[in-house]
Amino acid sequence: MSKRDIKILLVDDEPDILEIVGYNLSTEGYQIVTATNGVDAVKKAKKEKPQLIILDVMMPEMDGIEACEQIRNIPELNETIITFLTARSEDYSQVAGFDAGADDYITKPIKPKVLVSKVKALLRRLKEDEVSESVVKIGQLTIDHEAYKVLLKGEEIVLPRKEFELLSLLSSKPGKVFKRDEILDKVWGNEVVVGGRTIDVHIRKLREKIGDDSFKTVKGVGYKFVN
Amino acid sequence: MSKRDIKILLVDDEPDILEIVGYNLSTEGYQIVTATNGVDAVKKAKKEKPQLIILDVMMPEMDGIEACEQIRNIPELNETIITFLTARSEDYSQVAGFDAGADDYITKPIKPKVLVSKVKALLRRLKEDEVSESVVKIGQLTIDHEAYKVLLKGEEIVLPRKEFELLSLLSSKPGKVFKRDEILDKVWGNEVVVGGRTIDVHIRKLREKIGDDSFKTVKGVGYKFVN
DNA sequence: TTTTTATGTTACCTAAATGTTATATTGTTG
DNA sequence: CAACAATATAACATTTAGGTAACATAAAAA
Repeated sequence: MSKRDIKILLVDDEPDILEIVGYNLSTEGYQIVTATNGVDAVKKAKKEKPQLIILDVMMPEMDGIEACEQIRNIPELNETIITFLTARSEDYSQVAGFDAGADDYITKPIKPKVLVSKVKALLRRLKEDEVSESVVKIGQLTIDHEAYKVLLKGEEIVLPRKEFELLSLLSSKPGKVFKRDEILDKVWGNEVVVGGRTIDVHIRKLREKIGDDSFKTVKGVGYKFVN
Repeated sequence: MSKRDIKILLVDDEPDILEIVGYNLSTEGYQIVTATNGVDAVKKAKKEKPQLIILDVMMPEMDGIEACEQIRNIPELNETIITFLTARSEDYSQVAGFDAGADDYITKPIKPKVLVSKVKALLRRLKEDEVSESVVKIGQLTIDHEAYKVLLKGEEIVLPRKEFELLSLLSSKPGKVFKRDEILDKVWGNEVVVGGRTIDVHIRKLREKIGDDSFKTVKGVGYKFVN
């Protein structure tokens, strides 16, 4: 899962906070959804299914704690990480927060850099659960996602990042044809616009290193990895 | 060890519980074995050698506590994690349970999300034990994570704290690429914000002292410790 | 077949990532 | 509170991944 597939729900009654936090996180490439009160938060959480919810404790309508409890009772959201926003003084809320099912808390005043790195750390946890299988073998190829390393017939091949990611994508479903759009989306990301020959060039490099026959072109569609 | 290789023995006399818990854990990718009483539990534990046993306290034939004690007396199973299932009221069983050799307990009513994350946490502990030898030898290097000491070709090298921690982190999983974010998080802590060249400088110092080839840069990703 | 379109190939350029050194800042210890 | 070590930063150098242009070729359509 890439950053741009990650949705973060931001809940605070102060528009300023929403703005500044939202801005910082969206420049990092995350999708941001906002809500200004607990009721709205629960509704948006249900609808948007964010991977992470940043929840202010003090809010009108329904406070963060209660919102958290309600969200925790939505089965589809049991993978969602919830973190509280709390003024440093009101530390009781930390305790209450954890009871309500929160995973972490962030204290105000918010320092953008701290916030961003905390968010990254939390989401990394999510990712680690996901990628349980880090070494994949396909025929004579061994792809070690943890070591960013590829073995071909036992010999190590070093691949630059994009090449590795491309190989990783294609080999994740051997035989499946990945459309050019799909490749661009998953390897380069939606926001990035690259020229029309970029994929080809990378495919070529992989063919050079791994072998021509492993990568099949499906004209008008895309590429597939074959065994 | 991948999730699929992990076997969990589920023991409860109520089929409903077995069903719901079993379902939730098997969708997570674990192998599930069940038993409906203590006698059967001990038998199955011996045969299947599960990594984790979830054991109801109240059961016919032989209660959970006794089953736990018997299982704890099986030498091959001393690595096995045992956790109790207990109604919130009967908290005496927690104490008795720990006496009997349990590692944790889960209270009824069971919330699938809580259960799953608890199970993950318990198994993570197992995994960490697997990896975290406190003295790691890699080639001519010996790193004693507990004594804070490094030997290179038998000679002791003194490393300042950050350098040691960085080395310690990288060498905890030789071959694994640690992302810059991850390094910052684990060595500096995600509250601290340091400049963009800090990691590099520390890596450089380690390279000076330990040898260039031990630390490999994976551009765009991070660093790894290799042999 | 001719034409069109998609892909292959090569060499080259540049921005981003990392390396390096010197210097500033912080912390510790006697 | 010196004096020293540890750590961070700043400024500059170096490297290389990765993108692009320009042209070649092959497959599909007409």
